[in-house]
Amino acid sequence: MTGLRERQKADRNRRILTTAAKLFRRDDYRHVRIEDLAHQANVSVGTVYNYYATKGDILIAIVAMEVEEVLEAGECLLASPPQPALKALTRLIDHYYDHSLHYLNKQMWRTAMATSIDAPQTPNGLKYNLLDERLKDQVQRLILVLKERGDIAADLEAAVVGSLLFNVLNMLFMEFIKSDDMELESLKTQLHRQLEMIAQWLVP
Amino acid sequence: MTGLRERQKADRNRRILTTAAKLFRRDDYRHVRIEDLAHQANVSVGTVYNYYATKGDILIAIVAMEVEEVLEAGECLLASPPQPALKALTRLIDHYYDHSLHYLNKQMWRTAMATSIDAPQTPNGLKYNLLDERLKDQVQRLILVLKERGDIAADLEAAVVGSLLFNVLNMLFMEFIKSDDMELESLKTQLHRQLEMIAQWLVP
DNA sequence: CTACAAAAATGAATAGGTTCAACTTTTATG
DNA sequence: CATAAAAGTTGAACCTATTCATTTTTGTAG
Repeated sequence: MTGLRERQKADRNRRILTTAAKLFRRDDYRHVRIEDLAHQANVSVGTVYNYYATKGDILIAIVAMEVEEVLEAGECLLASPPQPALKALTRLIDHYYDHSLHYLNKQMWRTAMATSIDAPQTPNGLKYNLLDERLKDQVQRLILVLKERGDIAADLEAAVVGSLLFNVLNMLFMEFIKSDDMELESLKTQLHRQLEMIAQWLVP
Repeated sequence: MTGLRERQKADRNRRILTTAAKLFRRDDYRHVRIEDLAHQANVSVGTVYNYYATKGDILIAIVAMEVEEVLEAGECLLASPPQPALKALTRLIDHYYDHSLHYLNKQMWRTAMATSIDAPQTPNGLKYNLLDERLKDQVQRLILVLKERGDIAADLEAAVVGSLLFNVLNMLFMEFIKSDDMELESLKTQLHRQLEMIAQWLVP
């Protein structure tokens, strides 16, 4: 099933994506023109649009790769989370945050978030929202593991607690991304404040 | 200080805003052209841009009016919140939600949120984010009142609890706005689930 | 190898948000 | 009332994302 056509297609897609990742990070996303991107990726403008529905859709595809990585690292932590509960939660979410600016910058995150809100039906918009779901699911599953191990109260619904936690971490991250000045450290301080309070409620 | 110039300016601004509100709500925001808006408001395209930095900025100005109204209603509730704490919180936030689709539709909210994330520096982008702050502040002050009245535990920091609550209500609202299918009732059900859990933690 | 159909690439044309140099109106001044 | 500066308006031109009719490439059957 590796015909010439399929190989070329995969290669073109790869070229578009890596070129976009490079340009979006180096220059301001808004100033990268599809024409330049196409040229540097050795394809035509029309071809870019054969692979991605909109400019924002390209960006979201890049963000999606980043989130996939973070999810994978999260699974490792889930396999044997540290004690106590507060430490486990802090470890997981801190890692989400620390990793967030590895390949992307704040401007890219801003536009990606904006696009996923404004055009949630575009192919990669859907994909992004699915990833969000998977992040929430991961938090919920961590809560479940902690509960089964007795690190948090048995009478709590893991799904509700997890979804609350996810809302908190997501909103904090959005504030961080929105503000040019806010540092990663400040974001984590905010998180820890809220986590400490929540942890007090959670422990048996 | 009510020179002709100032009166004309105020009138032009009003015409732009009311025309935009009408068109954005009637047609899909994305399909409203500045040219048509300008024409219907009896000004030129250039004038629209003398009053608003971008198309999104016009929309945000409209959303801002809506939020102002909700804030005002919130103040009334703050003056004498019902008992118990769960009821007071539910009342406040339910009202936020109920009012949200009064003048706006989901598409308008989507684009407004997207714009406020992507262009937080535009004049009305700043304004919008300030309004968000004021909403958060209102929730925090309600917590404070409830705490002083003994409806919630005295050892809780109102600012942290309030900011957590605000994060939750904001994220739920975003999910609601993003999804075309989700009904207002479903949003409120979700909220109540989370509020009930939080209230259990809060009561002394 | 040739012919044909399907798939994909192409780039010129389109569309609509945004800018800005030229023009009008308002206000302040003598 | 005349005049000039200040403030504001105007719309044609610009820029760039997106579309789509046309051309090219690839896979397949005879």
